[in-house]
Order: sequence, then C-alpha cells, then structure tokens
Amino acid sequence: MPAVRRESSIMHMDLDAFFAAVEQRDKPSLRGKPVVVGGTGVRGVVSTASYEARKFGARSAMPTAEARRRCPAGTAFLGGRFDAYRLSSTVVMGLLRDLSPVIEQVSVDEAYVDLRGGGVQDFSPEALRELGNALMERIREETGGLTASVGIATSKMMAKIASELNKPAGLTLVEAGTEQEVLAPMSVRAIAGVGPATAARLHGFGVETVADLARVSEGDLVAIFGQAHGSSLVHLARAEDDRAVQTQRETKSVSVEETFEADIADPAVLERELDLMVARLASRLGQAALFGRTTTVKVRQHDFSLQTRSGTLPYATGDPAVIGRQARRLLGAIDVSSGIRLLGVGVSGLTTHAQEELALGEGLFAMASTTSTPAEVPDSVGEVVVEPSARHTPEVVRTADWRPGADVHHAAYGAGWVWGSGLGRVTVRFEGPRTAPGPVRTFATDDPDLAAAEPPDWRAE
DNA sequence: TCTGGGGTCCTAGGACCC
DNA sequence: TCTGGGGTCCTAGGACCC
Repeated sequence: MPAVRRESSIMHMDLDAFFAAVEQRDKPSLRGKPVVVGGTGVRGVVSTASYEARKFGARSAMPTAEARRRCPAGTAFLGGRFDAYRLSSTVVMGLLRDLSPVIEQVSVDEAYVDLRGGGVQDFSPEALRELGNALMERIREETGGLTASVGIATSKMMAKIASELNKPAGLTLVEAGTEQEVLAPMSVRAIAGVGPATAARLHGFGVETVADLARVSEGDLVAIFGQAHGSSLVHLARAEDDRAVQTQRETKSVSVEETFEADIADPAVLERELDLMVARLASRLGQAALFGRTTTVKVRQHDFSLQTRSGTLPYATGDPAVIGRQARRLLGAIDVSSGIRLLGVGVSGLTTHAQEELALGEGLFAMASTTSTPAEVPDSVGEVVVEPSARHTPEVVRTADWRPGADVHHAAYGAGWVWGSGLGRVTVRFEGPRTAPGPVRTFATDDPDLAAAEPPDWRAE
C-alpha cells in the first residue's frame, strides 16, 4: 500500500480558461464577451471556451460547429496563438518555481508543486492558505490579470481534485485526514485514469461514486481492468496516492498528424501530405536533438476507426529521407481506398545519438548510411506550410497569417489582430492589451503595409 | 453534434532465445 | 516426442490526459 503524506504539501495550479483568458487580455473588445479558441475549420474542435461562452454550452473538445450553433452572434471564434500562451505560461511557471524547485509542468496551463522541496516550513492550514492566495495574486499581477485556481492537499490526485472545486480563481485546501470525506460522494470520473469507458463499465456493476468503488475488492478490479489499472483504481479510490512530483520526464515519442478538411482517397495526394508531415517531424526531432528507431503511421478512416502500422529499424535516425521511406511503406499497407480523414506519422524508441550503421552490408541496412545529425536537417523544413490551400504559394503564407485572432501590424494603424478574412480581404481590429477597444479596418490580403506580428506585451511600462 | 493534436501508459499475442 | 518456463522485443490497439 502506498504511503500517504501526512502534510498537505502538494499544490496543483490550473490557469482558468487559459487560452480564452489570454485572448481577452490581449483583445480588450472581447472582455466580458463569449470567446471560443480552437480549430475554426469545418472539422475543428474547441480547445477552450471563456466562461461567457460556457454559459451557452460551449465546452472543450466539442466540435466548433456545435459551439457556433450554441453561441450567440458576436461570439469570437479564434484559432489560437500558442506563442502568446507560452509567454504567459513561462511567467507563471517561474512564479511556481519561486515556491519550490520541485515542479512538474503537466501542460501549458497546469502544474504540480511539491512544497517540501522549497523554503516552505509551515504546513498549517493558515500558512498554506496564505501561500496559495499570495501565489494567485502574483499570477494576476505578473500576467496582466490571468486567474489561476489552486488546490493544496496530501497527494497529486487530491490537489488536482481540490483545484477544480472552486474554479475560477479559487483556492481549496484539503487538510490531511479529510480526503475520504471530500472524495467519497464524488463520481468515479473524478479519479485519475477513469474516463468514459472505465466509468461506463463501472456503472454496469452499479459503481457510481468513489465510495462505491472503494468498497470493491482489489482482486475483482484487477480481474476486470487488468493489473495496473485495477490496482491503481483501488488505491486512488481510498486516497492512497504517493506519486512523486516529477521534475523531468524524457520524451518518449514525437508525432505530427493532420485531419483533412475533406476525406482523401488518392494515394498520390496522401504521399505528398505524408512527405510534408515527415519534414515537420524531422525538423522537430532535429530541434530536440533526438533520433528514433520506430516509425508509426496513423490513419483515421472515414468511419472514424483508427489504424496504426509501425516498423522498427536496427538503428536510430532523424533523417527525413529514412523516416519518409519507412512511413510510405507503412502507409502502403493500409487500405485508403474509401477515403481517410486523418493521417499521422510519429517516431518512438528515441535516443539522443544517431546510431551508426551496423556492418551488415547492402540491402535493408544500407539506408543507415543516410542517417543524419541534427545539424544536417535543413533549417527550411521548419517553415513548411501547413494550410492545404496555400501549399502551392508558400511565398505568400510565409509572411502572412490571417487566421482569426492572429497578431498583425499595419504600417499606419499599428498593432492589431485578425477579425476575419476571405475573398481577398482581411479585417483587422486595432487594439492591444493596454489600449481601449479599438477600431476595425479592412484591407486587401496582399496589402504591403500589413504583416504578421509577434504577440503583444501586456506588461505596463 | 459528428468528433483536434500532442502526448502517456497498458495489454495481449507472437517471435525468438536460453 | 506433443511438451517447460521465463524474459525480451516488437506490433496493434485501446484508454486516457490536456
């Protein structure tokens, strides 16, 4: 049985409606209004909905088309600006690191902190509340008004559950010894690792709440869900969670995938798409100085069923030519004739060094001679164009990004963001995080005075 | 309503080896 | 002759998370 910490020394921090909140900070005209960030194409899904948009039923992972139906006119649908999110995230993670160097960043907007690893001495409820409130206030100050929710408890699971309890901008402390009271009435879905499939199976056995689950024997759960999942369920349901805050985790795989606007059945078109994805993949491997042995191709069929095919080489490579050859061979083993909606390619079995060719002569292993070092990956592949419509005119897209929400700069009007585009026109609203809501102007998409821009700086001067 | 993109971990079966 | 056991690697698929 896992040991249980005796102090509430684990903190979980989650930024509230993070992507949408950054958009509202940087775009004053959207403050207080429904904002939906995510894929804006026909097959897009919602990444984050602002609290105003949630009132109308918009939710993460919902098809954007559905969110459009639910939300009123005037709702902003934005494509997302990951550079901007990363800037604010870095600031927040730095504030967490001030509390303790033992931090595990789970995603761009979420992290655990082990408070025992830092200068924290006093784990009394009063001291912990003060610490949490001070952190939330600093986050607000340093990010231009973003809010975080914080949970503090004796384990990662309880801290995460706690941070959900008083969103947004809420601090929740679960004192040591009170875990069972908090957990017992909750749905089994509150437990890490219980998703839709596990929950449905548990419901089939009449298990609805964590209290129900805690009464099931470990043997039964292992028999039903397998060794790892079964025993983890039983322990988490009893709040027995001694998982450590992991400061560093090595990357196990790198992958690229794309859902097409319309299904593709033509193998020649798919091979071209595959080559572009492999170039992006190899570029990312090169930037991370990683090499992999196993290539995996992923296909989602028109009926949403998923297939993967993988192959392992006797050596690790980062060479797009080698990965591409493998990927094309693997794709060739999949029937695409009825049209596929998604194609992906990934590399696993990663190492930090390219391995030399084994001395096995010609044939299969001869391709090892093309194995590259990161320096040999062409710089240009990082700029390969993604938008299908723009693939034949990359010189245009390299400088211009007219996706809704994108940052732009105009020679006369200054900084602004793309409100919408189409039919050769782009409409821009000129405002920034430190201005009042600004005016809207429309330009030709090839207007030489208009260019893509860096994310604006929210910090006051 | 019609379902993204990037990951992690687990399982089961077969090949292969000792 | 018709029967071992364990370990590792590989592949395909599934569940889950943000």
